[in-house]
Amino acid sequence: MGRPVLSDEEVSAFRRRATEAAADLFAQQGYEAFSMRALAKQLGCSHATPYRYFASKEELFACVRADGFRRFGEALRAGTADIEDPADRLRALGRAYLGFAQSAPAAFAVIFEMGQTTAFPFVDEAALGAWSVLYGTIEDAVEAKVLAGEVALLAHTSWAGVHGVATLALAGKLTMGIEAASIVETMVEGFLRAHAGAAATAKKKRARSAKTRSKR
Amino acid sequence: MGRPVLSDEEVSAFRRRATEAAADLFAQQGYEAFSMRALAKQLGCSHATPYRYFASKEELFACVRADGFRRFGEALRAGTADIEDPADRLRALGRAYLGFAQSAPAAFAVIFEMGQTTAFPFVDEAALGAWSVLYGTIEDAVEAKVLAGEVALLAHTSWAGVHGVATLALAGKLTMGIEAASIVETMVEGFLRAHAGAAATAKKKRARSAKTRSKR
DNA sequence: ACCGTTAATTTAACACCGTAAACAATATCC
DNA sequence: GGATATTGTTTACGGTGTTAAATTAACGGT
Repeated sequence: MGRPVLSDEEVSAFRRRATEAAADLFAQQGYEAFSMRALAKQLGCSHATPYRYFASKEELFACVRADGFRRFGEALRAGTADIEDPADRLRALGRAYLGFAQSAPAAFAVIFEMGQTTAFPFVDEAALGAWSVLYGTIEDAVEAKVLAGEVALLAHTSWAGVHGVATLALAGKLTMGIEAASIVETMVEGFLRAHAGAAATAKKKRARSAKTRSKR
Repeated sequence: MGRPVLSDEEVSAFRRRATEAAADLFAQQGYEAFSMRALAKQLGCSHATPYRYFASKEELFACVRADGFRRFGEALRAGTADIEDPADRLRALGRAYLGFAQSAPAAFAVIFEMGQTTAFPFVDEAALGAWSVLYGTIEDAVEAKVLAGEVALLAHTSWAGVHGVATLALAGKLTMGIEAASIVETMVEGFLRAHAGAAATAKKKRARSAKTRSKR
């Protein structure tokens, strides 16, 4: 009895539409300018309607972040698809990471906005999806002896490195005409060299001896 | 004739008092909760008074950031004072950088909040003061042949690296019980190894041959 | 001592915000 | 058709940043 309850599809459809519109508003007007009421206007509904679908602005925000993490993860996966050499995969991953931050700066900023504790598990879950790409790559590299060391530590280290470049670049803190891409390259190459495994050093030795041979 | 205009000292005194109070409020309540009116209450004046000394909340915010950068720079300088070995200085710098981020997370977050273009030159100027500490250290290291490479690129790379650790740690994104300090250590040591200069490799060789000697 | 003038501050007001509660509309079941 | 439950809108409240008007405070000249 009574008006029919919205189906799950209808609910999630609204939520999807709202999160996308919110993401757009974030991208255009920034975090400060964004408002629940502006979102309602964009959606063509009353300013109280979204509260039927989201508990608060914070929850909506969490959905936007989760969505961003999913897209981020996809971008990382897409950027490293069909690259089997672990070292090359890591290089591609660095480029994809920075590429996402630069081509979708608003999404990146929203995702990694610091200071606010999530309190929404599904955000962390979505973040894990992106994080696993890098972790898997490092894991493979260690297994293939391209890298040597503790996987978790190496993964965090490389992650933090490229993440730092992205955040500084987005914050406009890069000076002296240094390009973010150059930093990432320097960083990844340095990382590979510093933590090179047996396979990598062997490869290097082979290359060197070949060079020496050709010289003589 | 008429009431005397406030002296520069009086003006800057108010501004200083206001920025400090604002920083405190930021630290306690976070960016979202902070309000111009709360600041006025804290200062014991009407909520419109600050507008005689700051054009907008944004300008006040910029002052807080500039102040934070100055304190940040001081912390970096203090953390690396009287350390003459370039490699050790770099290690200490990494610790100081992370230490500041962890002991004053609000200040760090406010300082490096991304997304908002500064538009206030004095903020960038203050940032330069902090940045120059790291740049100088890298410069010295290259000059002492502890590191080899282009100074600007190396400086940006190491900066971005440790910065990434700090931001991820503050965002609570570190998983698997990995400590931020361990990442910084791994990162700095890797950096030193990857871009080691002639002096460093010579030192290493000496150490190795000494080891070999003692074994026999 | 009073006044005019000028600057500093407070008060009042505006437009906007997030959110909750009261309300109207609508579609189902008996 | 009437009762009812769920949707969306309207209304309302306390808060925000900011501006304009009103008020207060401090001086020089008379």
